[in-house]
Amino acid sequence: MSATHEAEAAQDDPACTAHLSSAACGGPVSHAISRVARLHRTTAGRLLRGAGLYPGQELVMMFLWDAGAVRQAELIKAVELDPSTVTKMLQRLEQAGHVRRRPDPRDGRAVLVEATEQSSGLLDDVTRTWAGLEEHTLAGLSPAERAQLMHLLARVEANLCTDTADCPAPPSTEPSTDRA
Amino acid sequence: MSATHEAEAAQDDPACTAHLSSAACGGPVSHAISRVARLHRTTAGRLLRGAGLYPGQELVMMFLWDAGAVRQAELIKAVELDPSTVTKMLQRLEQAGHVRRRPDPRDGRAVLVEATEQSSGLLDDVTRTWAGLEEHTLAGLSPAERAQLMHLLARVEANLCTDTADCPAPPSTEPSTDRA
DNA sequence: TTCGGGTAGTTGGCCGACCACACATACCCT
DNA sequence: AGGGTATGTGTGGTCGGCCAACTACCCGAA
Repeated sequence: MSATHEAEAAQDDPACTAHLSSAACGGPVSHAISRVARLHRTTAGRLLRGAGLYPGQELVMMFLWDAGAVRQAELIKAVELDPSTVTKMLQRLEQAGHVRRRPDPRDGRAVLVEATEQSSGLLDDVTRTWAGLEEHTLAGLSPAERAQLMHLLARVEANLCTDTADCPAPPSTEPSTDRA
Repeated sequence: MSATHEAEAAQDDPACTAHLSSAACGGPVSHAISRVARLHRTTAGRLLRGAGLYPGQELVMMFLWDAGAVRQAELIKAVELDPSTVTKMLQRLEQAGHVRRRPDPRDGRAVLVEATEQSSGLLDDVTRTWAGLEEHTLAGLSPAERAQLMHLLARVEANLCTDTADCPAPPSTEPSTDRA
């Protein structure tokens, strides 16, 4: 890393001039993460919309294209989503004809899921879209910077996976009747 | 291209090691971004829940605490959200007593929004929670690494703000576009 | 064999977020 | 004035995502 920290907080903001004043002062990285995440997701959604997919569904489809017929539990573990989220997403994907579901003959509880042949037509679109999204996201970054970003994100992810026991969780010292 | 299953070690998952097989190969940073974002948001939500706020609302409240009474349009521009999103969020925040709304006397269309006095009790909680979240997110990162991450995120954000005209948007040459 | 605990999925409810659309008001120009 | 455009908000609908609670099923021990 040649560029030493210039200690220049995100103030220039060329395109998206947003400065949440002093609010952003506490937790600038958290702010940046949420903003980048939203931009990234909406961008992906806009690109994927031409293919008939909603943001989030592409991850499921990618896994299914790659893994073939799998139990829903396996898919859930792979995408790390709530079971109910996956259930509803699969219901919509099934109705759209992108996915097929059938009971597992060897386990009365389980459900086997697989991508339909029709859906394989989307594989190319989705793959290209994701490649383009990745490139658009990382435009202007050198390979070293990309690796750096990847590495830092991995560390942050590891951090967020650990329990937040050490975090200051306000135990709602306010007994007043304020429920959202 | 069936499941190669070269590494079946997906059982342990010490921290968060999720590997979406070859699907993640195209766009590893995009994957990391979405995963980090989801983890970050759910963590924030869990921490904020004790304060009676849902994830996303804290940004609105922070801006209002800092800016006082503002027009809704100004708030919308600050948080960079869809107007309808802000409208509904404010309706819920108002019903929860965290926010007050009244028509702008100088503009029949506009609405002035401000945080209630009651809500100022949350200010400390939210501030501390965000500080803790930031620290938990960046735990183990040196100041230089934090600055690096901040800088890279800013560049990515700038990239995502530019139009995606140069992105391969599949115009769905397939007429089988059945929307879900 | 029975019974309890763990696993697999589903449903309902809620919220954030988007889009498309409709509505009211302000503004500007002829 | 009058009409067209721009702006500021609200509605309805759809999705992803979570939590809480529930059902159905498998399995291992008493």
